[in-house]
Amino acid sequence: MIFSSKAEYGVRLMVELGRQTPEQPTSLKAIADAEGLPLAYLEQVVARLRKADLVMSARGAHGGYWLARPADEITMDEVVQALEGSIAPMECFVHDHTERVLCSHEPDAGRGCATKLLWTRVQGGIIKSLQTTTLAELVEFSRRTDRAPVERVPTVVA
Amino acid sequence: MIFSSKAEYGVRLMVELGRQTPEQPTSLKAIADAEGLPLAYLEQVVARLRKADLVMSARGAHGGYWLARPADEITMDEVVQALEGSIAPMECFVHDHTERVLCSHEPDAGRGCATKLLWTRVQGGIIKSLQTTTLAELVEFSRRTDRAPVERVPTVVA
DNA sequence: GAATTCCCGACCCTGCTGGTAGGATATGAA
DNA sequence: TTCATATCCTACCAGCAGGGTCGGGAATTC
Repeated sequence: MIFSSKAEYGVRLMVELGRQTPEQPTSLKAIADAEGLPLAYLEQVVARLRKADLVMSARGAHGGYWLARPADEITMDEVVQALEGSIAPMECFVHDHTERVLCSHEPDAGRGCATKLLWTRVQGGIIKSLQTTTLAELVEFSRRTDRAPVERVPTVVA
Repeated sequence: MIFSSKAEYGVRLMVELGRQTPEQPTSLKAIADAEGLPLAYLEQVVARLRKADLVMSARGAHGGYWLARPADEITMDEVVQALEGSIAPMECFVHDHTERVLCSHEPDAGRGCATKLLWTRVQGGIIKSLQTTTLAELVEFSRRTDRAPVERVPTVVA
């Protein structure tokens, strides 16, 4: 049970954008360099954020991305939702029809199996923790830990 | 972001065991038939539960499995933990050394990156929701919905 | 028109998930 | 003592999604 790297990279991208002044756009390349992430892959990630209207973009020279809204009006459940496609602890939560994991022994109706009760609670726990965290909090946190004396070494781990 | 099928199958297995009287063991085959799951695969699943001392077993004819403790003393975080290995929303949470997803630009110390703050909260949300659910609850839920024809659709929405 | 940058689709590879196969060991019943 | 029932254990495998690359097209600015 693990979020994909799209979530990690996407959140970092959003934090990075949150640190910039919204007036001038930030290029993906700058972010890729700062975070040590592959540019081509970031393009795919940011596309999801754009489609979800979380960021806006401008093409051409001096183009780039910026937040579509102030960071304190962006809750992280929107972000993660956009990046992951859905926030579901189990396969049968994302699409009721394309159930591949057997959803208990009642396949006919939408009657809840015992496990569904559990996964629903888990889903609730995840969503709540995401909803109560704003991008602005993460940006603020990022700013605080940034000026600590350890030097920035963008290490690329295999 | 999804739990593996081991979690689903394992939880169902536990619920099934919880419905039995603990006196006589239940064979895997009976559970596999009742739930429509592959026996050989269930063996792998139940092995994890056994190693975590959540179930006990007896070999030979009329052997099988039973809960190591009363269902109301088993919280679901133990179960899921045993099945999934760890309850972590991000790769770098499970093993600090085997980071494959870049854990931000501070690899040296355990300083929290901005994303780590987020994933820590999410992890907390997941664990809390699992801790506050006991196996007995699921068993009870299972018993209730079992004898109801097709009436109740328990929508416990997030 | 050249540099920059977003945009888009196709492709590729590796590892893991989900599952199978086959046997060894223990136990009770006939 | 032999058979049927089970748990136990290890190895193996196929599909596929995750993570990433590549190449090119379309805006925009200088």
